[in-house]
This record gives sequence, structure tokens and C-alpha cells, in this order.
Amino acid sequence: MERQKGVALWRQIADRIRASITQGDYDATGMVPAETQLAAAFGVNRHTVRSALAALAQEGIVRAAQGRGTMIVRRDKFTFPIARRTRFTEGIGAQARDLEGLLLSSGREPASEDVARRLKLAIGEPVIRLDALRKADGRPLSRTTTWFPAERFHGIDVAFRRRGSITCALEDLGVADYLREVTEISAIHAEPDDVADLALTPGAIVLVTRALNTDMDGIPMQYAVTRFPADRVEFTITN
Amino acid sequence: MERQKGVALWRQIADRIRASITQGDYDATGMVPAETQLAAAFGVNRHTVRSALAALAQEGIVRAAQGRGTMIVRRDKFTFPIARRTRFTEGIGAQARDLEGLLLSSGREPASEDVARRLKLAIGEPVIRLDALRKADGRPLSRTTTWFPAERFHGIDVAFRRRGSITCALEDLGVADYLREVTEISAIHAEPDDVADLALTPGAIVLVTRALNTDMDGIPMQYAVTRFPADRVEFTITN
DNA sequence: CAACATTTGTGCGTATGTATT
DNA sequence: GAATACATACGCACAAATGTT
Repeated sequence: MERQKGVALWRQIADRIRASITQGDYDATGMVPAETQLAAAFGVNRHTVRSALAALAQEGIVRAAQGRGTMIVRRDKFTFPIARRTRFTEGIGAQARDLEGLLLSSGREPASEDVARRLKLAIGEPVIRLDALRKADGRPLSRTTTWFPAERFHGIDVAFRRRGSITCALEDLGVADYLREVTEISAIHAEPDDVADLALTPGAIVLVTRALNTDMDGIPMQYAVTRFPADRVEFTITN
Repeated sequence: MERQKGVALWRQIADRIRASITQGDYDATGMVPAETQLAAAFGVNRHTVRSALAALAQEGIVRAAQGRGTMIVRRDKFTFPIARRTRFTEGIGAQARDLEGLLLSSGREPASEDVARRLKLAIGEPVIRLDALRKADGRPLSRTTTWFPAERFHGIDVAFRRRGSITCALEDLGVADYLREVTEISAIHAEPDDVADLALTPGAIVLVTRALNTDMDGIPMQYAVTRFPADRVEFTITN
């Protein structure tokens, strides 16, 4: 391996491996050669190859598995539409064969500063919190924490557990329709909880949405913070 | 350092340093202690500390500088509104003291498959491409590549260079108003170009928007792919 | 200006642990 | 169980950047 001036060896190697992957050199096996082989091929120490592979893993291009090797990752994304009538289940609907919504936990709690501000409640007023995980074709697709004013939406947790969908649960509570008022989107690195819940690798990207839904009269109804694995989801806003 | 079963040492150390940072232990200097000091404090090898710091750097919490140390990063985000009338300059407007738009390069070229589809042109029809960098208060805020149908928008490159804003440039070409038809949002790890253009570190997150603007008659006018540093920007969609 | 100490960056060698085949 | 392959951790050495003397 020739040393380019000023560019670390492991970076050069990462670039070359990335190029080989996109060029399809490893398509036969779908795997990158073993670290020892790469080290020999490039004439560097195995640690140097590991630095390169770590960078690629962090980019989500490859995924190393202890004892098996380093696999090349290829997956396409779900498109999640964001509009005035945003519905999770309908939105993803046709893109997956199988959708499920799991209620992880729920509870009644006093509204935090953030939740109170969004739902236009006083701080400390009771809200119902739902923690839900949504899966598409068996793979985690989102992790939502959502809050409802407690008095108006008593029983929403039971309804959600039964129906597996917020929209359906709200129907059961007599809410025929609702609107998405505002959505905030940001992106961060996966935190330990995300790694666990969304089956991500540390360093993966999580898209975070903060959404406020109102009833047809414009009264705040639901505030939801949802975390999506960025390698499996993208958003579409149609105006 | 006690070894927890099944959790790598460097992860435990990363968690402890992160906790110390959020707790404000290092606020006096705004820096993390030197690697050798941390290694001694935790009773581990310097490489182990480096793994931990690398993870934190990758999360954007710290930033290491050769010869100086590892600084704690603290910054807040610009909010970029996405709506039917989305205008970059107006959108960021009040949030920055100083906004500038730089034309990096421009040219006339045949429409690629992607560009042609979005602009509803035939593949190969001439389009004008603009590469622009936007800065807020001297810091790169976005990197846009945008395409216009060549015949209708002849001279847009000159106009943009003069005005530093797409909206103003379009005004000069007689386009008083336009609408955002659709916006796609995804998030990826920074690529080498992003690192250079947006002054990011490798491993940072880039928010990518793909937007189609039409004129008031709904005719596709501009297709833009914009890359934002995720640590400096978030999006708001108001329905 | 030069010399020096400090601090992070890179790379190699070695050893051991752990998961998979 | 044995072989293979990735994961973690330590130790050493030197390079490169920075700040100080």
C-alpha cells in the first residue's frame, strides 16, 4: 500500500474497499474478505484494516458479525409521507407485507414542560403516555413515545393494545378524524435505547420526528416523538 | 475499572465521559481531560480511552484537535421551515446575523434520468446546473445542487451569482412566485465531499432534501438536492 | 526564532475473549 | 471439539499539530 501524503492509511483502505463494494467485486459472496486477507492484500496490519472496516460499518455499508465475517449491507427504504392527514399505518401500508404495532409500556403521568407546551396544558396536568414499537415485515421501523391529555383520552392505552394502531384506537374513543398540525424533523446518532429497540448498530443514524396532532377543531390531542432508523426510512412532504 | 459482563470497556468509559460532560464536570475548561489522564484515571490503556472518545466524537459531543486536546462541542440548531412557499433565505432569515450564498460552479448539461423525471423533461434535454453553498454567520449551512430547464431559465447562473439567492435570481428572470411541490428528506453519513464543503467530521450526519419547485401553473421549474449538516439544522413542516 | 513539552493521530505487535461454522 | 473470524484490550513507537519557554 502506497502511502498518500497526508491521508491516513486506514482512510485510503476504506476508500478502496468502498470502491470495490460499489464496483461489485464482492457480489459473489455478498461479503468482504476476512480482515486477515485484506490486511495481507493491502500489506498492512489487521488493525489498520479494522479501522477502515469500522468506518464503513459506521456508514452502514457493511456489517461485521463475529465469527462469520463482514457482510455487505443493501436495503431500500420505506417512504413515510408527512401531510395534514398523516397516518402511520396507511402511510407505510402498501410498502410492507406485514405491519404490527406493539405497546411496550404505558402510564399516566404529569405533563413535563415540553409535553405541556405542545398540548397546551399546564405543567403537571395528567397525560397518558404510550411507548410503542412498530415493525414492518418483522423489522423495527419506528419507536414512538406519545402523550394524550388524560381526561379526554382515558382508555387509549387499552384501545391501542387491542388495535395496534393509534388511528384505530382513537376511533374506538370516538375520534373519527384528526390532523397533523406540525412536524419537526431532526437527525442524531443512535442512542443506547435506539440500538436496542430499533436493532441498530451504535453510530447508526436515527431520524427523530416530533409531531402534534389536533382534532378537527384545532385542539391539541396528541404529541408524539418518533424515532426511525435512517437507513430504513425517508420522509416525503407533499404540499 | 470494573468489567461489566458483556459490555465492552470502551463503551462503559464512553458512557461515563458522556455523563460527566452532560453533568458539567468539564465546564471549567470546556475540554475533556487529556487521553493519558483519562487512561490513568480509569486505569485502562490509552487506546481504550481513544475508542470511547472516538464514539463520542462520532456522536458530535466532542471534537478532538491534534496538539490541543478534545473539546466539548456545544451548539444549537437552525430551524428550516418546509411549506408550500419554502424560501431558503427567508426561512433561515431571522435566525442568523449574516447569510451568504456562494455559487461554487454552474454549467449547462443534458438532464440525467433522475433530473429529467423530476422536471418532466426528456432524458438528455438541456438543463442548467447550479452548485451553491450557503453560509450562516460564516458557517456552512447547506450545499445545494439544483437544476433548471435550460431554455426557460437561461442566465439563472449569472443572476444567482449576482444576487446570492435563488428567489432573487428568479425574480430577475421574471418569476415572481413559485411553489414547493414535494420534499423528500433522508439522512446519511457525511461523504468526503460533505466533509469538505460543510466543514464536517467524517461520520457526521447529513440531512438530504430533494425538492421540486413549480411555477404557479404547476409546471416543474427547479429540482434541488440540498445537503445540511444535521447538527446545525432541523426541519419544521407546518400543515 | 528555536527548542521543548504536551496532546492527539497513526500503525504495528501481541494476547485473549467470544461467536460462528 | 477444532478451526475460523471478529471483538476487545494492552503496550510500544513515532508522527503531526499546538502552545510555551
